[in-house]
This record gives sequence, structure tokens and C-alpha cells, in this order.
Amino acid sequence: MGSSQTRRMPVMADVAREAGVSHQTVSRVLNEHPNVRSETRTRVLEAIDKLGYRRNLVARALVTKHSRTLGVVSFDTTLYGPASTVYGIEQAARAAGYFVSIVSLKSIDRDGVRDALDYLADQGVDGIVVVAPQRSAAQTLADLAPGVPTVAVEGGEAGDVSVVCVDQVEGGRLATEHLLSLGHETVWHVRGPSDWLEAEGRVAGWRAALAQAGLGAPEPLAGDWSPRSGYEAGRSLASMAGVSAVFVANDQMALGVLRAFSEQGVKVPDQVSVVGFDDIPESEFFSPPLTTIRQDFDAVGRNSIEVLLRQIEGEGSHACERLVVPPSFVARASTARV
Amino acid sequence: MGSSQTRRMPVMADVAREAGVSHQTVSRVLNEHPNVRSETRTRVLEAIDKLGYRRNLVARALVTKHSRTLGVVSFDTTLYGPASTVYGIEQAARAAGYFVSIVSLKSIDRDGVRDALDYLADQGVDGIVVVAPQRSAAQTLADLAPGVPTVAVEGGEAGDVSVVCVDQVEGGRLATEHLLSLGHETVWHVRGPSDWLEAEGRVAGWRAALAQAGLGAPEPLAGDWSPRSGYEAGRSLASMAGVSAVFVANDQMALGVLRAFSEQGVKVPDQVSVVGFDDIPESEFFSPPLTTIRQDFDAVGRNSIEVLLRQIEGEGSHACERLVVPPSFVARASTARV
DNA sequence: GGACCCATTGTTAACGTTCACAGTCTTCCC
DNA sequence: GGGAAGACTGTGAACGTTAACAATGGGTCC
Repeated sequence: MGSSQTRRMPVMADVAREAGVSHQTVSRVLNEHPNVRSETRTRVLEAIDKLGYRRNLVARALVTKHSRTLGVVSFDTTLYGPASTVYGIEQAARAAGYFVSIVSLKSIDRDGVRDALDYLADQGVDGIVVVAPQRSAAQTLADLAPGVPTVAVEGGEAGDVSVVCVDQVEGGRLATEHLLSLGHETVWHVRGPSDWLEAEGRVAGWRAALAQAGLGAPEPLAGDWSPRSGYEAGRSLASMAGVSAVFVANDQMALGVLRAFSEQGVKVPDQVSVVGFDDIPESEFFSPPLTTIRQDFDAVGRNSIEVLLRQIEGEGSHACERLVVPPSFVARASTARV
Repeated sequence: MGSSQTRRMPVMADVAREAGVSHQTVSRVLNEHPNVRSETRTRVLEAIDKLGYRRNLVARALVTKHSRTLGVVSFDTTLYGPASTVYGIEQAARAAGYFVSIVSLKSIDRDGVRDALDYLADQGVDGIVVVAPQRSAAQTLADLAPGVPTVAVEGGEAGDVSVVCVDQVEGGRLATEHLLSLGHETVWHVRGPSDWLEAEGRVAGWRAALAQAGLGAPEPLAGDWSPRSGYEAGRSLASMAGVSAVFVANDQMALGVLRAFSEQGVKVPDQVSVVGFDDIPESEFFSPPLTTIRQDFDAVGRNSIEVLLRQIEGEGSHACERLVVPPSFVARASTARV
């Protein structure tokens, strides 16, 4: 009894002995090979159960060269967008029988991405998803062209890697067109950091919608996604004349804008209409509830795993895919007819 | 040239041949064994560089029985708290040279936790961190007493596993004492789901502070952490007489409460003071900016890895640790003297 | 009834590392 | 100068699985 703690884990050979077969037959049962007599199978399964045997996946990986592990590289998983995407990825991967190994970067410089990729490659992952919304990360990825199948999420114009993303331009357009349709003369924009592809896309959509309405675009205000930067942009906007509609590039900054307006006595939506982007769970309860553009992060995560698995399992065909998920418009109380 | 793509990855034996030594010497160089002549070392390193050799960690793991991978089991990494904790864990683990394999559960039933643990054990992780704020998860963990070193984050009164957590009772006390010190007659509470240890702790702190002031506790309102549940609790509170101070168990619900009050024309903090919990990045920009209790999730993540590594590396001593991180009070504009 | 096919099982050899042990060659001390 | 200690290196055998091939036995088809 005292030594039962120390007794080593049973291996395939132990099961084989117990069941009176060869270890290879045990392997066949475990891998659901068709040609095993059902009586034999039963005997093996009983032995497995009796001994509490669990297959050693490391040994398996050594010989098959497949670890059934996927790597995820992401920037700051504290943010709602990346967190939700990674969550979707993890769910989909596990459903497909893959483990998920994650690397969160605090800054997205070229070396950081390269290191993360090397790190995961060392671990022997079968594929990698890079949640890389910055231009620099996408660029690095294209340059690296790693030996492992890779998918970029929000990865810009694909060089040699597959991409899954939300149609940011369309999102920017939806937001802007909504505001214009309410009769606003023009739409101001609080944008995200210039290195971010998502920020660029939303700016482009906003510009396009204005152009289509025959309007020029005012100078966008720069933010960094944080509520604070939105707050500062909001103070600027509050002090300007003729601002009646603002499209803010994410909900967190929109919160800051709303706060600044509230402090300055600017009524939303009576005096100014505001549209955000992302539809974070909080948006519905802002004051006022925020009209916004919803991104289906879950779908993005799921799709990226689908694309990646296609790439892993159908080795030959490098049909570098590009999958675009449409955004949707969510009407709430922060916008009103002029 | 055509076959250079197909050329297999070099292995230790290739490096050995190139450098004119045995594979074991290569291994020694890689593992920084002291007894290698520096000239030999140089020769080996050059060979490694020339061939672009990378050590196969799977083979290494097979023989050493250590994968240098840590498993993380977490509930809904979309929430700010778990996401931040996992982020801290990942950073600390990587700094210590460990990979992180993650499993996000959508529900925390007994089977879910057990499956996740089994799943990670199969993968051969060296240790596991369970971010398990629910009583049921903590209980399961204690029962399972797995073969792998394990740390529970927010895991309640430790049975047989180490625990790292924030002092929730102290947090609840801080919030309540602050409100009482402003002269409020009593403090109402919107609590979290009853299965959550964090919710229980905050309730306990609130009760304790009221008791210390010689006050009985009114019936707490039940929420589920979501802004919507806070909103509903807020509507109830707004319709009640004599409510002048509310301690809400997290910031998201506090947002809902603020929204409900605003709709009902209840002024915060003039008529009612509100305190939240967590200090999410948005809180500072609520209307009004939210007074709250800050949890240092980053420290929790770092500490849990420290405890886990101590447990992994110092095999023998099962000194089941319990590490408590203090919360801190953050004063903003949602509370005022009565 | 002989050739052949297929289902079922076993045997042996990888996979790429580290561990245990056995050398060989210095060096140093009495 | 003999011996021991230590530095350095090599040899063979694990680790636990799957892959490749061989072997057995029963059935089918002409």
C-alpha cells in the first residue's frame, strides 16, 4: 500500500500483458483501427480501464510528428476584442481535438512576433493563429513565411498567409451612413492608432461614406483605443462649433467621449449623435446606451480555426484563403435625427 | 535546389557529425553542462548555426518527463477579471521559460473541471493553475487531488491545494466602511451569483462592516455580474424608499445600476452613493466616474505562477501555500457625504 | 483444390532526445 | 614515478508510442 503512490504509470505494454495481446493491438484499439475483433477490443478496453491507463501524448507526438497543439499569438488579451477572439479560437480548437498554447505580447514589434513564432515552432505546434491587428505584425508575418501553417486574424492584405477578418471598411461605412441618414451635415471621427489595420479600415469606410454623399472629411481626431484618449478627443469636440455627429472607432473611446460631453453639458443625442464600434457588453448600459457596430468575434475565432485546420489537414493545396466576416449595425439611444 | 524544401530538419546526430563530436556532446552544449572544452563548444555552436538546428522539445520531454508546459483552466476569459489574471499568468510563465496551454470553460460544472484537468494531464503539463472562482470548481479541485502540482486562483479555503486570491472580505469591508464614513444610515448591496466565492466574500465583508457599526444588513439584491442584472437591481433600488448608499459587487453591474438610476432621475452621488468592485479600465469614465475597489489581477497571476513553480521545482515539500493579495480603495465621483 | 484476398494479430524498427556508465587524457601531489 | 582525482568525451540503452512489414487463418471463386 505504501508504495502504491510510487508505482509508475502503466504503459501500453502493461495493458497488452493484462489483455493478453501485443502492444500494437492496444495501439490499434486506441486509434480506432477498423481491423480489430470486437471481442479483442473489449478485452483491451477492460484492461485499460482496470489499470487506469492513459496514453502518453508526448511519445505519440514524437513518432507522428503531430502534437495536436495549435499556437496563438495575440496582442494584449486584456482588451475585449482580442480576448473574445482568442476565446472563440480556443473553443473551436478544443472542439476539433486540438490543444491551444498561447503567447500574449505586450508590444508588437517585429522581434516580438518573430520570437513568439519561433517559440511556438520549437514547441512543435501544428499550426499558428496570429491575432495581429497591427500593420507591423502583419508585415512581419508575411516576411517570415514560417514552416508551419499560419492564419492571420485581422491581418490586412494577405501576402502569403491566410487571413480572417471583419470588414472594417464596411463597418465604418455603416456607422457613417447611419449618421448621415439622420440628416447630419457631416460626421466627425475619433480614430484608433495609425499602426492598426482596424483603425485604418474604419477611417477608410468613414471617408468613403462621406465621399459618396459628396462631402469632404474633416480632420480625424487621434486616439489610442483607451477611454482616456476618447475623453480627451471629446473635450476637443465639445469646444468646437458645428459638431453634431461623431463616429468613434471603438466603444471604450466612445465612453470617454460621452463622459466629456456630459461634463461639458453637451447632450447626447439631443445636441450630438455618437456611434461606437465593437459592441462590448457594457455599451448597452452607457448613458445613453450606445449605438454601435457589432463585430462577431466568436465567428472570427471559429473561422480562423477552420481555415487553419484546412491548411493543416489538406497539406498539399496552399490555397491561401481570405475570409471576411461582415459587421452589423446596432441601433441604440446615442443617435438621433438632427 | 528543388529538394531543399523537402530536406528534413537536422537532428542532433547531424550536428554531431558536422562538428566531429558525439551526439552526447552536442546535448551537453545545449544543456550548458560545465564539462565541455570551450573550443569544442564553439565548434558545436558553429555547426548548430550552420545547419540551422533546433532542438526537438517533444523528444526531450519524452525522456525528461517534463514538458515545460503549464496548464491554465479558466472560466470565461472574456470577462475582465479572468482575462487579466490569465494574462498575468502567461507573462510570468513565459518569463520563467514555460509554455502555457489554456482551456476556457463556458460553464463550471464538476465534469467540466474534471475533463479540463484530465485533458491537460494527458498533454503532460508540469503544473496547472485553475482560475476557479466558483465554489463548485474549488470543491472539485480539492476532491480530485490530481497527480500534477496545482494552484487555485480565488479558490476558497484550501483543502489540499495551494491558493492565491484577493482578500474579497477586506474589499467588501473597505467599500462599506467608506460609505458609512460618509454618514449613510445603512448600505445596500447588489451581490454576485451565490456559487461564486468572490461574491460570498464581498457579502461577508459588507455584513461585517455593517455589524461593526452596530447595523443590521438589509436583504442583498441578486445579480449575475452582467450589466443587465445590475440594471434590474438598480430599478428595484430606485423604487425603494430610504436607499442612499449601494455597494455593487462588480463594476459592470454598477454600470447597470448607474444607468437605471439615471433613467429614473435618481442623481448619483447627490441622492445615492454607489461603490463598485474591480476597477475595470472603463470605470473612471462612467457617469459619474465610479468609486471602486481595485484588484491587482496582475499580481495574482504572477504570484500563482511563483507558488506553482515552487511546488514543481521543490518536489518534496508540499507546503500547501495560501497567498492573499490585498485590494485597494479607489475614490472617484460616485460617492458623496449624505 | 489451389490461388488469392482480407481480416486479424504480432514483430521489429524507428522517432530524437537524455541518462548512466565507461572510457581516455591531464594534472598534481607525495 | 605511481596513483588518484578530475576534466572531457563517447557508447549504448532507455523513454512510450506508431509505422512497416510479416505471419496466420479462414473464406471465396473458378
